[in-house]
Amino acid sequence: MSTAQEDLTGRARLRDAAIEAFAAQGFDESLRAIAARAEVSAGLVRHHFGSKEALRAECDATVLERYRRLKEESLQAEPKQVFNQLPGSREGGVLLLYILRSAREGSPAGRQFTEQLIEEALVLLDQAVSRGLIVPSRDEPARARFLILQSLGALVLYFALNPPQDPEDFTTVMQDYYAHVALPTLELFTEGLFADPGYLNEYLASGAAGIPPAGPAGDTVSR
Amino acid sequence: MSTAQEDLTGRARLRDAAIEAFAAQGFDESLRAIAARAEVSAGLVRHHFGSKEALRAECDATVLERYRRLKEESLQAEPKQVFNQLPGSREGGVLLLYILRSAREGSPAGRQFTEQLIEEALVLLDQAVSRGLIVPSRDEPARARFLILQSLGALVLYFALNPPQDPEDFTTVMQDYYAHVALPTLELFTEGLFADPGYLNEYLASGAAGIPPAGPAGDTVSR
DNA sequence: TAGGAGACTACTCCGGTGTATAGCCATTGG
DNA sequence: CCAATGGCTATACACCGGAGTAGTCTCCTA
Repeated sequence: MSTAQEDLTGRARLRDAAIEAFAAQGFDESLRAIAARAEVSAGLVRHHFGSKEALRAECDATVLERYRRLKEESLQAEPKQVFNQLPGSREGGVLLLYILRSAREGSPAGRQFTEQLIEEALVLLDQAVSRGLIVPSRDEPARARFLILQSLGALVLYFALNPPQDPEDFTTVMQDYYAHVALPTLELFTEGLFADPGYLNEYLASGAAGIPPAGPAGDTVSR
Repeated sequence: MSTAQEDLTGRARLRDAAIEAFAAQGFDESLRAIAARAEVSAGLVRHHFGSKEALRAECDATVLERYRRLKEESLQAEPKQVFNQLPGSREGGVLLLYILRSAREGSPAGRQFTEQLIEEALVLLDQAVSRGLIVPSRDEPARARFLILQSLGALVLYFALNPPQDPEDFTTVMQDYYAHVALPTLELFTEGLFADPGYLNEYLASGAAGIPPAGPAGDTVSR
């Protein structure tokens, strides 16, 4: 990772400090606090970035790009596995926290990230279906969207309700999370929930299924 | 609802205005903005509540209590159905928004609300299992926790990513949400996802299932 | 009818925030 | 050697937030 060499230019140090501060403390962290974390003066933010908003934008882009890189490095790309090993390194943990916070705030970065996850999930699901590992759906894109919304949402909520007291040990929270959801997830995915297909058949018979929800199909989460 | 009579005492008007303001604009809404919404002076907040924090606490309690009342009024108490009809009235919509925001922030109110939902879900699931409607789980409390975390988390995330442009039409967003998730939910619940039980069996054989996650069992979401 | 309590407002105060300006200092290129 | 560019700091500014103070008005009561 890039923090290996410790003496970066002030601009890079500010950017990295901002990412860490945003991840640990939220996006309301003050410029002065960020500058202090980077051990530079507050005015330098303006000098290099012009405004806090611009700094935030650069952080967003950097995080997204680093996440992409980390994901490609670990070649097995199933989202859950990525998330699972993401917080293994310190950088990965910061990235994860930053991303979850972005999603939680509904920022453009969060939206973009979610969209990306959904696309990847759709590809993976299609592959798994064609290999016979996963049962087909009547609406594959809707299922991909749904599954990401559920799993990402659960993670976001879990982190909101159980914030790591020490902003460093996201790893612990992450492990707790998986320890909690592993069994129910596997049960639900292999055995379902309903004992009989009545509800689904009712819904299908009602005709609501034929109507694609609304809006131009394919965007992140409707709207 | 209590806003039926329009001339309430300043205290009550402030409380209700704060609830609406928090729901629509977030908990960072300023005291002055809240006072303006209630058409009173800002100082009155201090006079009646002492501090913004205390006002917030009273709003939390009021919302929780009103939600409870609304839920009991509509006797069919399955969580999803409650959520579905909650935004039917204006008050219900405000309440829902307030609650989702609380959960998203991880505030005590959000935590309490989530906990409450999990307990209710556990009861309902147990009933449904004993009536043969739902397949049993190897760990019912974990499943209840998991299902609420997933569904509530998805809703929170959906609202974060698709905020209603007009803070009033949560109804539209809500309908969009259900239109999107209805089919995938029913499919997943009746047909599952995995074509064969290999993953689950692997997990069970690994022995991880026997170890209840961690910490004193039964709290909201671990920890 | 006088007194007092409480609802309510206008105004002040203080701290924190993002933004802006002016200048220092080192490195560099002519 | 010297000027100029750019990284960087110190300081100031304008603004807005919650909190605090003093005083007015109104209504109830003794």
